[in-house]
Amino acid sequence: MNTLMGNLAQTLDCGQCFRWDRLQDGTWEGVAYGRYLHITEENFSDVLRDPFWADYFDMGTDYAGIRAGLCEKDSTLAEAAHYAPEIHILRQEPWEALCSFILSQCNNIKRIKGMAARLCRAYGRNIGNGRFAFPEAETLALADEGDLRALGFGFRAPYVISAAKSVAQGRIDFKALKVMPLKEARDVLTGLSGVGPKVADCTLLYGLHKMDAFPMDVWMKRAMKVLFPGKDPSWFGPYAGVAQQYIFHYSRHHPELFQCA
DNA sequence: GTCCAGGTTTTTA
DNA sequence: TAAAAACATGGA
Repeated sequence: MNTLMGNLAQTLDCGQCFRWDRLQDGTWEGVAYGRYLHITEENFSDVLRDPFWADYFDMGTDYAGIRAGLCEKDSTLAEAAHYAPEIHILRQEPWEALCSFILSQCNNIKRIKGMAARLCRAYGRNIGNGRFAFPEAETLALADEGDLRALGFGFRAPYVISAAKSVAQGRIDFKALKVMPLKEARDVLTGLSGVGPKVADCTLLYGLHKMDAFPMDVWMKRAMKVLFPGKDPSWFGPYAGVAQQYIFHYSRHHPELFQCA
């Protein structure tokens, strides 16, 4: 489907975000930075003329160039990139990315989206028409663990509150993390309870747009073993994060590749 | 009922 | 150090 909406779907449906939904008519709606957006084939080009959304959808980055560079490295990587070539890495809110991926552990994407929706409804600012912003860290720092467990968060509840407190109190400073080298920033984030290397790398890639971050979840571990034996994330270079997203999306849609893994 | 889901922490050997 | 087990919940 080589349409604007088809291209957009690759970005919104590749597992990097949890606050966007495809409606029955194929249009998309979601909330970011407290702004609601409904995207249709008709309004899409206008949306991208809005500097705010153009930045959110990362329209200023040369993905064609990045993709070409990655495709030259390896034919398997080229095949993965070809499966969803129009994927962009969204510029999500750092706290939303950190919090969402804390929720993602030992969980599936559908349920993560439901949990994020309940969190926003319970603690986020009402932006009208039954829609809610992602809650501020300052708000969740004051939340009750039992209340979060009542939302179905399970063992993740204390992790969310603990991380929220660290952000609210400035012990985690996203502006500082943004300009740190990857490894250093990862070490800071993994100091949080409930944040290991995978959640840290998701935060760095999706929330702080560090393109060299390479989140290693179960799918990526399988993919590395089967599709890229002997290689490690640094082999993919400064845009490893984009490669990761191609491979993750491709792998999830080709589970038969890993039946013997 | 059993298994698994974009992990991490705690316990055990 | 490294491998299990525990951590909660809901859907298949």
